[in-house]
Amino acid sequence: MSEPLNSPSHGKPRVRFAPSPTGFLHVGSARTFIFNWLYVRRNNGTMILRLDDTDVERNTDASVNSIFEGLKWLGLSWDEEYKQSERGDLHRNMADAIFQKDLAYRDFTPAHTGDSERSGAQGTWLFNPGMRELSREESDRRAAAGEPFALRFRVPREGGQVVRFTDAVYGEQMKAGADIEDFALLRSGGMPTYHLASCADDADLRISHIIRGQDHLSNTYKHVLIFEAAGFTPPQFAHLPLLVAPDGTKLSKRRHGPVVSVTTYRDAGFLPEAFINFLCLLGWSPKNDREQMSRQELTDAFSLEGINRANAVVNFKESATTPEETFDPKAVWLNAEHIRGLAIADLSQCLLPIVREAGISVTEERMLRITPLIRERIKLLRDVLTAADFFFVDQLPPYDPAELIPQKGDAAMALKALTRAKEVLATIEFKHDPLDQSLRAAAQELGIKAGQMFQPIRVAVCGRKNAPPLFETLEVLGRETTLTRIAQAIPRIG
RNA sequence: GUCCCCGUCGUCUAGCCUGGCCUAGGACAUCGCCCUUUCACGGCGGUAACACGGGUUCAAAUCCCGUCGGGGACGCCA
Repeated sequence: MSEPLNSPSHGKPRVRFAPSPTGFLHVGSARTFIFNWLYVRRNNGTMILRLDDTDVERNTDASVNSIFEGLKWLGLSWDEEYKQSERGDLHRNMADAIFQKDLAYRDFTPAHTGDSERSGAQGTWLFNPGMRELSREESDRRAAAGEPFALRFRVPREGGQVVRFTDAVYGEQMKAGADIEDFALLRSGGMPTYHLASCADDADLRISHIIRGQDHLSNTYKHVLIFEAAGFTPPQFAHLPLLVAPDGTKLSKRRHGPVVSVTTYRDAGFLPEAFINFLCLLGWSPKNDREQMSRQELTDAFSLEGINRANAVVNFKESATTPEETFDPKAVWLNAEHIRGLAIADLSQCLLPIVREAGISVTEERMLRITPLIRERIKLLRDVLTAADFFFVDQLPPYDPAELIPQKGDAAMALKALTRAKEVLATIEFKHDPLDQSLRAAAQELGIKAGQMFQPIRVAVCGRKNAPPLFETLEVLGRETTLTRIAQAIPRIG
């Protein structure tokens, strides 16, 4: 198991998404998954989901569920799945191999030495003094005596040694060993640390490309050291620019609230396709001015070369009151674009559960008729509730009767229009063309403009001025409801 | 503090590697006009950026140096 079996240049890529289940699925993590996914689907590789759950204290099942739930919503699949906590032996074996080569040493310094002591240090922070030089004999003796120790990597520092690697996004990277601390491989209880476990698994799973957030860029030197110490060729690295909040700092739930959780987008009515599209455009560009893209188009266009180096701002507003103002305007726009691109039947299917969960009973057939009237008018799926509200109620909620009065008109005109409309609509066929013709004719007879005829009717049946086109609306509403609402509106004028 | 990364319109970005086609392109947002029975969609147009300072060069957003600004990492967290 010590041959370098992961040669990036040959075969299909194997990539992994390795979240630590300590919270909900974060938009930054989702984006990382998506980039990995795109890369691997583009290159016919294997996507691996690995739960990096070595931090027993902070892991929760709820978090694991949140991750699954989020990925399921996004419709992103993976081919293999592992749990890091079940692979402890593998990790310890690697630690042992490194220790046997004397590339790691035991550190008997008690844990939690006190941060105060450490912070002001000038150079000694690199390792706990004395431990690195401990003779093997003494080290063995103390270990045999049962004294607890952590295992630390012996970072090569002599002769100005440097660690280097090539990042697919950030290019050639190098750092002096003198600037890398002797990081821990094993904790005093024998538990592997993240760095060790991660590298051991990446090697064992034959990961060819590690695509992850840029916050790991400086950790990569340590990882390269581990891979090499254990006799493996490091995989290819590609670090993604970070997603930051409008204040410029890394997105965090602590500071930025629910807008960093994927489920927030789902619940607000984002389409998975649109959300993925949005995330892809943060830190990556197809470089041809295309923006609205399907999953397939993204897959076809994706390449590591298109990834930027500068952090990208997710332009949300915490103080906003409505969902539309809360999210990045571009995300909302993209969502509206994707909604408009959906076939009526498909959009209708997306809308149905939202309407029903709101306690409204509506048939599939009726939803199918309502959908085309609101498709161009909603930006988030949940907008259906406000955009089509008047279709869903028997009794219209109260509205300002002044709305019934048309532009450049008065109460008398409104009354005239509605009264005449009631007569006309009592007999006319409820189809777009007849409706259009007869109502226009009626307006002419009354000597008013078509718009002055339509507005009172629109308000009477919709309860507000801004609504979908009138004739289509009436068609769906039907004669009975229309007449009832007009009859109710007439006495309110005045 | 140490190390690393980054810096084009308010935001996402193209252009930078392979200087001239850049009086810097697109998109969102915003403003205005048009279409129109309202809203929306759509169409047209406007405002708006190469962080700063030095070089190199006939020529720099593009190359070099410095400054400033922002971010990240420095845990027996991941």
